[in-house]
Amino acid sequence: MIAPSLPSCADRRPTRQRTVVRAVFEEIRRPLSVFEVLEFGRRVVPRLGIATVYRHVRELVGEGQLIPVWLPGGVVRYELAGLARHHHFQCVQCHRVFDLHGAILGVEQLLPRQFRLERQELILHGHCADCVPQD
Amino acid sequence: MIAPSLPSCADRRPTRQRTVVRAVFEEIRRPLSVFEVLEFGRRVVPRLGIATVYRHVRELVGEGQLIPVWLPGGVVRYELAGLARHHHFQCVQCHRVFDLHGAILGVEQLLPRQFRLERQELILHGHCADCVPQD
DNA sequence: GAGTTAATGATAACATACTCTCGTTATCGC
DNA sequence: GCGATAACGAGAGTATGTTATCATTAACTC
Repeated sequence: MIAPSLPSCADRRPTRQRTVVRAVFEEIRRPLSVFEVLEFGRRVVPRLGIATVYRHVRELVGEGQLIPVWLPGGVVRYELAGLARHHHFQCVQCHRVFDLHGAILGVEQLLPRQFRLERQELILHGHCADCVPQD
Repeated sequence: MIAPSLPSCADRRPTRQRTVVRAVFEEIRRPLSVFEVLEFGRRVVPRLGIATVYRHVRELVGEGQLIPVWLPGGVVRYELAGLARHHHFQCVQCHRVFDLHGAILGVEQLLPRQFRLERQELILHGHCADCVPQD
């Protein structure tokens, strides 16, 4: 028996739902929770179900197209894989999470003797441009 | 009716359990989950119950003696209030969390225009001294 | 187009962390 | 000590986020 020629994307049918879930991340370009994906996705597919969003997000993570982003005290969010190394900002008012680009200094000096650094994660909190109080 | 004179510590009886929960934080000196507190506490009070730990941790947080520490992807931990500003290191192997002392530079530069920074949080991941692979 | 079958989505089930209940135990004031 | 009552702790209950079920819908093959 010869293997079937090029199983296209693991034999998945390219449904509107699957396309929309991926498109939401492409368009919004910040880490999104499953409920945020549902909310944006329903603007295109109004009857989109939460189970379908969970299903596709799980698959996209499994395929390495999405990366989970855990922020303190909140639900898991997801963002497109392959972005340059970056940090995150969470608004204390609207709770949206934004990407921050750039590097910080002095991290190595914090490390106790014998400890080995493998990953660093900086999370800033405050008011985003939409929520910052006006004077 | 005259108010009772000086309700000592909100009329709470100083039981062994309450004493032990606080003492664990004093002794271990790193952020602890409720289960870690239970584990250490049972070395002193073997029949210590999880409900009692939750109860006292909740009260100590309410009194401002403990501060919750949320690290990505994990359970809530708690640490003594009043420590100098610091960051955290989590071991990818034993999952223990340690305090890091010192400051980092360049955080302000990451912030997009109009965003207002109110709190920063740096979490380092890697192997702690006990878990780092030997050559 | 018609039949086949994967995908959907409403809802039930599950997992986990946490809180409540209530009979028992320990501490208090006297 | 002794009675009153706060605290304990085993286990039930709750809340929330995620997965499984299954009848229905939609995409594919021919």
